[in-house]
Amino acid sequence: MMTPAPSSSGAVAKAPLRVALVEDQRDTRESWSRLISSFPDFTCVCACASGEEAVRVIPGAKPDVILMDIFLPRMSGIECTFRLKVLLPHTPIVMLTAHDEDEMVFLALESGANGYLLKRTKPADLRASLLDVLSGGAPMTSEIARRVIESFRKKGPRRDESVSLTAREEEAVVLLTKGYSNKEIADHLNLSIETVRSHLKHVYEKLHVRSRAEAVAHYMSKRME
Amino acid sequence: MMTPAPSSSGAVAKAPLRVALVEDQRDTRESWSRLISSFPDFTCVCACASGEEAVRVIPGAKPDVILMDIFLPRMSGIECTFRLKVLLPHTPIVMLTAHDEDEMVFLALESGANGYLLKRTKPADLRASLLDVLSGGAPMTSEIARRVIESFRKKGPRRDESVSLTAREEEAVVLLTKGYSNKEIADHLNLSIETVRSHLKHVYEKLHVRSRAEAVAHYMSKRME
DNA sequence: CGCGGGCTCACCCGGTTGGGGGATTGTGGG
DNA sequence: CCCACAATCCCCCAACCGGGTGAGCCCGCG
Repeated sequence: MMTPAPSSSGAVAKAPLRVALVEDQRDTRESWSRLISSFPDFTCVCACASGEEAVRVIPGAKPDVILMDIFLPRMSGIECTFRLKVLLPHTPIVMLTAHDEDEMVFLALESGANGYLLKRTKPADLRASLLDVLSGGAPMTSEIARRVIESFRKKGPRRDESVSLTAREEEAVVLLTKGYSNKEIADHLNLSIETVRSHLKHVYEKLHVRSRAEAVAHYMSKRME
Repeated sequence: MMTPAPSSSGAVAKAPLRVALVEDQRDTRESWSRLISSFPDFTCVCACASGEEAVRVIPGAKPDVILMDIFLPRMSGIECTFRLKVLLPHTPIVMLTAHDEDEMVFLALESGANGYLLKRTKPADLRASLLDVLSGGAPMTSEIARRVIESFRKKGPRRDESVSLTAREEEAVVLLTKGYSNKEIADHLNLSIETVRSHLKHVYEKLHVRSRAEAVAHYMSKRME
């Protein structure tokens, strides 16, 4: 599992594998760069200090794989990943992060990252992960794999007690999802604000939420599967 | 990566880890059962020939982990996984499959499987995977990891050129779509409430909205088309 | 005919939110 | 070297929101 197949095509040993690095902190950048080049079959062809620089120079460097710090000033690693994926759709990008900060993981994966590692990854593991991603794998920590897998469980919650809203409640929610305030909803439905509030209170109860934003999120995510 | 941490809590060596097996073909079932019990610290406490039997006897066997063949007659491994997850929510289930084709992978993950391995997995890797899943990981083959990761890319094909949120702003919005309050967002991102408010004010400006509900609606509708 | 449920409205209250001001630090571009 | 701007934090204040409680009206169903 995740043990990268020992490079199925044996003819790769010729040229070293070209790695590009994006990391804003100089010390870290240089030490990673040195580490990568210290692997016998790897070379760090490019070490960028910002997302802007990365988008500018990495396409010309034609790396085989890109290591990307997730937290960059201005253009985030997420945004940078997305832009690089447009320019180099077939070049795998592995995200690096200090902590596996929750939401970032999924944003990164959605932006096209092929792997997700912690900065404290041991050199041998880093090398294995680079080989893994180059052979079409998706290196990630156990913890992140678990969370990724867990996100699927939530995605398939059929057998839910399909909540049935009444006509008025549904109308109110639909207007909620348009961002209307209680007063605006009241006007649109020719109701008193208090009536709208009453309907929404019932909606909150039925959907098990406590705010309009949560209700909107809940309702919209159910309307799309 | 996927290399299961060597059992962080050292005190586990006492009792052998209890494995339950669900596999309809007798030869395969018996050989897997023998294989598992041959590991020094594992014992196969239960080998079921069908999903029905599994649902009936596995809860009583109280295994630490369940190995589930995905293709079973009548009740599929998917259905069986779902039912067992109801009865034993905290017992990890690892799916086994001959080929990693089709949608079965995703159905299995949605039904609550914690890992997904090929039957041709080498004994040492199987053992490592069992330890991985027991320590909270999610063992899977490189190929499956790649497909799982890829499924995320398709999920997020947004990008409205016109509006570009900064990294922090984007994080804040993502948490908004989970229905979090300013205070909860602040806690999750380790920021002051005032900072969150500041970020959100900028988001509102950029998205031309005036409330969190409207921002959620705007943001979510952009990422579904 | 009574009873529940949907729809309509009202009031109170404490907490949250949005919009308006700032201030400070650090960064990169010009 | 200066400016712009992201990011962090602070204060004020009016408005809004959510939760609780209650109360009429009308309809269908037993």
